[in-house]
Amino acid sequence: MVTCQVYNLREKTMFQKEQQLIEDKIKDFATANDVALAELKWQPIPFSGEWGFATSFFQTAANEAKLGKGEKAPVPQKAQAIAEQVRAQIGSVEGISHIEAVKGYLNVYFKTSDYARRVVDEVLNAGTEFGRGQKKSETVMVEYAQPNTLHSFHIGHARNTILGEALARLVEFAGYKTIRASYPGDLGLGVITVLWIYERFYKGQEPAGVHERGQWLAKLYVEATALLEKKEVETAEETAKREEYDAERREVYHKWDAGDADVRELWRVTREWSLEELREILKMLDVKMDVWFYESEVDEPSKAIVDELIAKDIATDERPEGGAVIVKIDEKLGLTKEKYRTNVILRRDGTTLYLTKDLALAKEKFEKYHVDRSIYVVDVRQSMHLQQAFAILKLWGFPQAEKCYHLGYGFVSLPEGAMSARRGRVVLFKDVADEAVKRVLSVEAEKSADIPANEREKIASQIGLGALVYSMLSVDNNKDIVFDINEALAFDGRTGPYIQNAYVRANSILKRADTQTFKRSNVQTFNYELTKHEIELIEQISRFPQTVEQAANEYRPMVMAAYAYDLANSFHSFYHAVNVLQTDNENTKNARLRLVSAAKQTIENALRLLGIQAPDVM
RNA sequence: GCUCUCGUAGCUCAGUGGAUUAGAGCGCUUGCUUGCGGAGCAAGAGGUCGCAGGUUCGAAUCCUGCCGGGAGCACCA
Repeated sequence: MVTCQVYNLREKTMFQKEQQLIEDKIKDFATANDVALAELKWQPIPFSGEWGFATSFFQTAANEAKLGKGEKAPVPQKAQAIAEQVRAQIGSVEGISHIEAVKGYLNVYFKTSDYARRVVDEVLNAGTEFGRGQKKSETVMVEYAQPNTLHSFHIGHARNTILGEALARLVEFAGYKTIRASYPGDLGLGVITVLWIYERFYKGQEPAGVHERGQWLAKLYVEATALLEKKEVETAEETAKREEYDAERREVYHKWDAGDADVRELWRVTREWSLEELREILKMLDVKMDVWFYESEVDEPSKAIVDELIAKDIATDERPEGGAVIVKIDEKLGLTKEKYRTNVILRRDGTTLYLTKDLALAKEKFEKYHVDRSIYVVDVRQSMHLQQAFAILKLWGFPQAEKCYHLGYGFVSLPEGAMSARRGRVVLFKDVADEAVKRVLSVEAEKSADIPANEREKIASQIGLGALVYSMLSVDNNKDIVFDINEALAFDGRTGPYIQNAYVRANSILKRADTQTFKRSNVQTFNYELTKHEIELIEQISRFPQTVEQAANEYRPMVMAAYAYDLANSFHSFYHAVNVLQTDNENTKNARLRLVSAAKQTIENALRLLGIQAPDVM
């Protein structure tokens, strides 16, 4: 496998020996001079225009000061003095170009040409695998895309799905076995409400297109809510009508519950209409689910769990007193301060709740899919609910409960307030995606006359969705988003298209170059004075593997989104300052072409992890 | 009442103990076309990092309190 050849550029291999050697020399120095040396932490050198590793002596100087040793001087000065002494002690080291003591830091510099060549070679050898983490033993499940059926997919669902998919890609690329799971809500009063109005007023009137039909169902829901909701002022006649409708709806619910064949069939068919639309949208976002869980499929199993929890004295059955089945979570955990509180796991009428079903779902994840770590990408407002679920799983005895993690993200609202499916106050993802394509096409009409008409639509979709996806991923998880279509579909500055454009430019250079020459060129490259733009670009490229690791470990796609921009930014600057194809020296030109190729590859890998396509032209 | 979360430039956001002047985008100002794609590049203006204490050699970053915004807290999902 390719993965085992990939290593972290920063931390390991090539310069590990040198680092160890210098570390030993520092320790020898400390012992010989009786210096209270603090732990050595190495980091890359910032602002230098060269590469290497550095460590500071602030903590050591502080230790010395506390012991009252040496001259009385501010810590930074003492640190600088120690750094200078250490530097004098070390002398020269094989493979290291020079060592400096600056502002309390010891800076150890690599030979520029060696380092540059190594980074570029590594990227070109690994290709699409560049940055992949070492294979891990844990299996991770990421659960996202949990819209309710018979509603339509809006931009809030889009944030959830985009975030979940990026996270899944990151975790997978970091080396974990990753399972993607969707959990549509296909049960409950909302679903029944649509069944009722469909049968009552609209049977057989559904439009043909997949999206049209999905959106039509959402409109029925709005209309039904208006018919069924008590108004502030209503006549006796209106009240009677409303109560009649509500009785009919209850009847539909009863029939569904009792397993009435007609109602079940209607439920099955309409549910499928919604799922068809969902699958279309996931396809647009290039999401391939591994597992589909449905609320309706965990409903029955969850009832058995209630009995088990009562038997184990985790749950309290208050039904004999006319109550529900509850779990006094804090009490059972022995907590004195209220934290998880008490919640209901079975209604007094014996029907299950959201929490009950999540318990059954978790059991399924653990036992059937052998999940070690379970990530729930769910709106932050459900934080309490999920903490309760995890706490009950722990009481129940699942060790995996410790590795359940709620990735709560801020909700998406509109300038006029929260979205509401009931009132139809939503911005549909499909509408935004269509608008995105429209806007890109109009830009292309003036800027990209050379692109054939039959390719434009596809590229427009890649760029339009790239803009939307990037706008969702470039803010951190916990931030709320007030959706503004002009911001979401901006093409200038810190946006998806900006990054895609860097990729297109790199591609354009490579297309024009005689690609055979640079691929055949020998490894004696970068033996010339690199410009600061080349140095900065190589620096950014080299950071990709550690960025993958950080973004995956912290469950933060934003980290990768920020990186992708910084990388593209470095490339744009390089592109402007260095004309690759007009480079006179053949060797330098080949080196630069290899660098362009490495940059293109790294941008491609970064965009891929974000779920954004990289078009060859735009 | 309890819990969570946020408060950094006009706006939207990064940075969450250690290095040059706290960064970026948008907006504003100014440059860049006989040069690999201008969806770009270069530069300028713009900041008491909510307030007050504390810990530390060192705090936007950690702790405490306060102020201000948002969210959640028993039979919805």
